[in-house]
Amino acid sequence: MSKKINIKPTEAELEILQILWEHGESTVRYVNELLNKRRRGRQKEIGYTTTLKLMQLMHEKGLASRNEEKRTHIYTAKVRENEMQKALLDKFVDKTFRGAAMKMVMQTLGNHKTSQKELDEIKALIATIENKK
Amino acid sequence: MSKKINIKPTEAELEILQILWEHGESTVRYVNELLNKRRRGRQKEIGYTTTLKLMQLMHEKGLASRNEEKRTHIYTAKVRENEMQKALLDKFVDKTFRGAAMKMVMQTLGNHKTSQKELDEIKALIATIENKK
DNA sequence: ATTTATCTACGAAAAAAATCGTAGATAAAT
DNA sequence: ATTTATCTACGATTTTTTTCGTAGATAAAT
Repeated sequence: MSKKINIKPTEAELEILQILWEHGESTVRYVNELLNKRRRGRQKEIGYTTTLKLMQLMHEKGLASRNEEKRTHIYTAKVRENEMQKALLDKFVDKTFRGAAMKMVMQTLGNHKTSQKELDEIKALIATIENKK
Repeated sequence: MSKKINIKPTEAELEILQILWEHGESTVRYVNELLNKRRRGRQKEIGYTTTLKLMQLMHEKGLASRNEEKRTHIYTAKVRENEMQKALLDKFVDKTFRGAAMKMVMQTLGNHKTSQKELDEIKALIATIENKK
């Protein structure tokens, strides 16, 4: 069984985790650039040392590990994306939908444009669930 | 069309909104009691004036309205639950699933025990969506 | 060989959010 | 009529999160 996640990232940390998940091993500079590319225009630029500090904190908290062999450290996400998503999802359903997970599912299906392929996948999943009864 | 929500509640405010949505008009005292009942044991008690302050802020922000006729003010949620849920859901999908709404749906279906009735509802919804193509 | 750029570490400031204490007013209880 | 309880307003403190500046070390560029 995959281990439960007990450390919850802050918003800023989660944004960095996303980058680490998407791009794998990354330096602070690289992460900082992506962060700023992402919020281009919308918000003020994030300073380099700000990102550095955040990633150092993530390292301390166990959200990320880092390779310190070279002078420029290389960071990696230490928690798996799926597990973190699951953990955050549970909390979110609780906080926002008072636990009504299916209400949330329905909302999502209603609000987003869903391709036929995705719909098929969901139908397949439902079929699987129904068979297990 | 229902109006977009531009005010985002903090965590604490969202918890209060939930109570207002669930119980309708409420006094500060009542909300405070429910908050503490909810976190019974898990966390330290919330003082009355803390809840008061939060609700006053929510009033200022436009998240709640209040009736000041009597000495004991009566608060009401000023935003609709559905709209707030939709707004928060969008943000959450972005932040946590990098926009992959369907991945989230699948996760949810996989993780939660879903009754046959709920499954049927989802199937019906999917059918509706498919027909619109 | 110097200068310039780039790192990390770290403290500390700034901003955001949550908590509480106190004062003064009104209502309820005795 | 007094005392006791309860309410709001509001400033201030505490906690959490985010941001940044500076110092010292190493690497790169000139």
